[in-house]
Amino acid sequence: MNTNRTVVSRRSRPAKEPLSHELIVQTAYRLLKDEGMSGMSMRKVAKALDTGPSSLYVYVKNLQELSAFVLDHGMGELRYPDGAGVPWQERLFDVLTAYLHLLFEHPGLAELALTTLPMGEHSLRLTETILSALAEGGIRTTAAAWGVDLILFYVSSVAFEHVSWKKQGTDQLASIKASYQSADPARYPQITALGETLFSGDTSTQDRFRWGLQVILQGILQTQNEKGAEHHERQNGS
Amino acid sequence: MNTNRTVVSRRSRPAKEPLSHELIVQTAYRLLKDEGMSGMSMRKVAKALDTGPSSLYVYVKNLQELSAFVLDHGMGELRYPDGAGVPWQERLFDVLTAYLHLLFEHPGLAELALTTLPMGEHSLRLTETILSALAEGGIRTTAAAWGVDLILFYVSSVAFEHVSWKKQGTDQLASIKASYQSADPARYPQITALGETLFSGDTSTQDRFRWGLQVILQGILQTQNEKGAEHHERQNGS
DNA sequence: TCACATGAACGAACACCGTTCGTCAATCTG
DNA sequence: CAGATTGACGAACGGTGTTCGTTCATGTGA
Repeated sequence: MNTNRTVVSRRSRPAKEPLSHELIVQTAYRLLKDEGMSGMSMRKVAKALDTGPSSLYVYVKNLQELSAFVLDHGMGELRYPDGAGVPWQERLFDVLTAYLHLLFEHPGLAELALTTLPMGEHSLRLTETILSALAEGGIRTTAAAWGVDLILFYVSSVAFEHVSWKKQGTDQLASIKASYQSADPARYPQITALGETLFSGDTSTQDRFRWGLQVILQGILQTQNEKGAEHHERQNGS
Repeated sequence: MNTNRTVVSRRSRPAKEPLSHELIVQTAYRLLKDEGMSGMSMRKVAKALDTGPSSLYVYVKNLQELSAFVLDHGMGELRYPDGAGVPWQERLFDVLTAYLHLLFEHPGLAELALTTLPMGEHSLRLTETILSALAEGGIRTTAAAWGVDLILFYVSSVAFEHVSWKKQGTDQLASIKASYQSADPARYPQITALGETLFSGDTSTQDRFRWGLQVILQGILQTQNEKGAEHHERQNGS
């Protein structure tokens, strides 16, 4: 029963597709969506493809690289809003909101986005879209390059914080909250004064996201102008 | 040889301190510093303390909680610059630069900072320091609460990106670079136009860090004023 | 003084993980 | 038709976090 084991296996699953880069990435993405980040292990992907883990290493260098491809694959699900006739800031906000929602829908993707730089054309498209909006706003060269990085990191971090709070669900979070709220008012007056406000992030995610984006965009515009005027950025009082 | 095993063990290591929360955190932090994030596993910490992994669970709920304590412990090494007579923006920049350098020195800490919210008094102190600088700049309430979050996340992300690029050293990075630089100019004109500029982050870390901070601060000030105007309650003392 | 209760310490095990190695079999090449 | 190539894969290595049941030293009450 061992000599023709492979043949039997093939016979029992004749429709089994041959392994490929695409198939592996798709399967990994499905697992990531269904079971979160811990569902996307080499072994589980292999099992889902009815093979052993070592088979994957022909098409993918390691887990990190697979993650990069999966992240990009996920970005392929992003539906770009119609930006015709929309001012650049609004357009940027719309596409980033769509991206944020995508990360919200698939928490595993949010975790990935924070620690992995995607590999593939879909991430290129998102970058290009952001850059072109920035360019329309007069933001170019270094400011644009650093800006797109800052913006993408911002979206990822908001998404990650969101799903992270959901996941460890009032577990760790409660004790951290407690330690902030029972802080010695003498030593930590500012923290004490803020009180609940420090944790208002989860309740008003929408407002907060918009605020952060506004901050970054306004900041880039402002800082860019300063740089154009003079090179030393330290501003003395008078 | 089994009946008095413990006694013998105690005799051979008479100076062995009893386990405690503090001792565990200190040991974990030392391992994190010496061997990076993968050096701080429950098993390795236990081995360093000459015990088994299960012993740690008396003082620490799980690895995530230990990480939160270790991160805070590391923040205790932050040396706060003397801020007397220094304008608030400069003061903020100085303390955040010190924090960034701390994260640079201990790459494991940077990895932790991105995915873990610290538990302990040292993180309280840093938050308080930032909040008080912001307050001096007229940034309060919601803007301050969201701002401190944004700022800390920014520092962590810069540090993480820095150590992350160092670690996977031109491995994945090279192919990502290549895919950006060989992007179809017709479809991705902005990316093509930027060229090398997109990857200028690692060479000019200092400038970039300062730029990002400037962006965030200017952005908060600007955005706050807008909101203040809407709500008819301007309170900036200019 | 002595029995008991408490809880820290711990060994072993469970169910995983990423990755490597050697081998088999099918396909393509000459 | 022989040989080289290469996808596929089983097995194993050396880890991982966490749980469970037990031992044993210590402090407490009788």
